[in-house]
Amino acid sequence: MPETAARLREAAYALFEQQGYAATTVDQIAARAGVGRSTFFRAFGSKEDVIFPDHDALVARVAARLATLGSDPAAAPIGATEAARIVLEHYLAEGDLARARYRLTATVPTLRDREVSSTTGYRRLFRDALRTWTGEDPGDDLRAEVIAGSIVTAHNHVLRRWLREDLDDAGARAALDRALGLVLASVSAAVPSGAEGAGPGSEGEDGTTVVVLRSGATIEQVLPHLREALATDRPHGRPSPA
Amino acid sequence: MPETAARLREAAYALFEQQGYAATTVDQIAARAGVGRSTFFRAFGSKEDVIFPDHDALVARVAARLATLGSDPAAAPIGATEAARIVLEHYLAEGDLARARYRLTATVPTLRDREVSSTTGYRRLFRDALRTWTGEDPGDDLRAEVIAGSIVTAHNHVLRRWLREDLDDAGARAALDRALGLVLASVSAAVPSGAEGAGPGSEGEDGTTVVVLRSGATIEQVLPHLREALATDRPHGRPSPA
DNA sequence: TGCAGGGTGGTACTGAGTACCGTACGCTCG
DNA sequence: CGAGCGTACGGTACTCAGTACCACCCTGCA
Repeated sequence: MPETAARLREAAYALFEQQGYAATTVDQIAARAGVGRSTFFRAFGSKEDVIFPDHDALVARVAARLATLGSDPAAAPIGATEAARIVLEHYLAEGDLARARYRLTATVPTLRDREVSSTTGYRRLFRDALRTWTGEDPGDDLRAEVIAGSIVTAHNHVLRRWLREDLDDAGARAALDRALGLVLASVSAAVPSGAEGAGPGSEGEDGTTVVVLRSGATIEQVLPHLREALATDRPHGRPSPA
Repeated sequence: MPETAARLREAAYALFEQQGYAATTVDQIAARAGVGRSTFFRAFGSKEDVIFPDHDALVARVAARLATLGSDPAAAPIGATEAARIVLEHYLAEGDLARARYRLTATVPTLRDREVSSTTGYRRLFRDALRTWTGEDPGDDLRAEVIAGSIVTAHNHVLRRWLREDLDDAGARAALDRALGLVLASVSAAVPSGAEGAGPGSEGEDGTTVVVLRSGATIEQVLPHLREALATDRPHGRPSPA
């Protein structure tokens, strides 16, 4: 946020692209930014942090969104989708900066590890938020973990395509909706199926969840498709055990 | 493999448990093992590597198993399950050593990151192997990626419970079979359904996607919620509360 | 004028990781 | 048996990230 941190970040990216990450020393970054070495480490805790600056703030925003899920089962998929979109929109807003970072993380193993490990934070976030949805106990919440992982995977899949410029902004938004729809639909087949025996705390008679991923259509446009979907009993129903 | 590497590993674990990871220097490890500092770095490339030694060999074994999948769709789930079991059995064979490592990785962030990033390797392995199963193109293989991630998640879920001694060896094997069955069953629902076009749910020309997650309710029960959802203009545009 | 606090630069230190060199041990070949 | 030879080891010296500490401004305020 301070102007000196911005200069440092700019200098760092320039040098990284020019000489590579490993070949660039903190001294060089500081010198190019016209500040002392101490100032660099005060602004960013480490050489890596200059590449992943506002990550914590983003995590906090996602957590805040997920915290509003409450215990309404129907709200979970919608909330999860919106939470994932927060992350996507963040990268879209970054634009070229995000793509420059991607070029680095795709090359340098250290940075790739750092980025990968950050996704674990999101996985945990979604898992804990979905726990109330799946109604599992902490410590044995496999389904919540799988769903959370799938959401993160779907998001990252779309994000990666955008970073590689396979997708433009609008295409990425559409792809995210579509990907999350696919994931949440396939995964929902497992949630109601009472593999556990008696379901933990009955979920109520109406377990149906309908997710509208992108509104803009009128209800008349949607209704026929919806009616068709509801008509078939268990459209994605339990297939034969593989 | 060499006897000196074993002494180094032993010394390292002893010191880590006693003083903590960060407080232990490579010099101390080498001294305790009765060798020079150079020898340590020759045996293990870094201080972290002494904790994750035969990781590469394990990855190779999993890759070898997955390579035999061929193009038979029925063989994929079986092969994937067996591949996952290879990893579990490896940890089971390690016994206390694996649990000691877990105690470290659970505590030290650096090591946790390292372990997490290693799971990405497995994700890629399974994804590539499953690509032939799902019949997707590289670069847009979302389903293969999701399934691969779910397999890894399921495995790690069971493994973690074993590491925490929630499960004994037999219990872990049974739990892995059960967890993978759950994951593969739910995921297989998505693979055959809707090859590429509409996917589950329905999609209008305007990009609106409606996903019916759990059917069983009548359309009358769903309609009010749906109408409400469609009424709000662009529900994901900007989540209201920060 | 005095003073309190935050941002800054400088110095010194620890420790991981690398490069290099000399050497001792074990081997084979003459 | 000794001469060569490759390999593993120990030691030294260096770079660089990261930490701790201190001295210095500059600004605002009493």
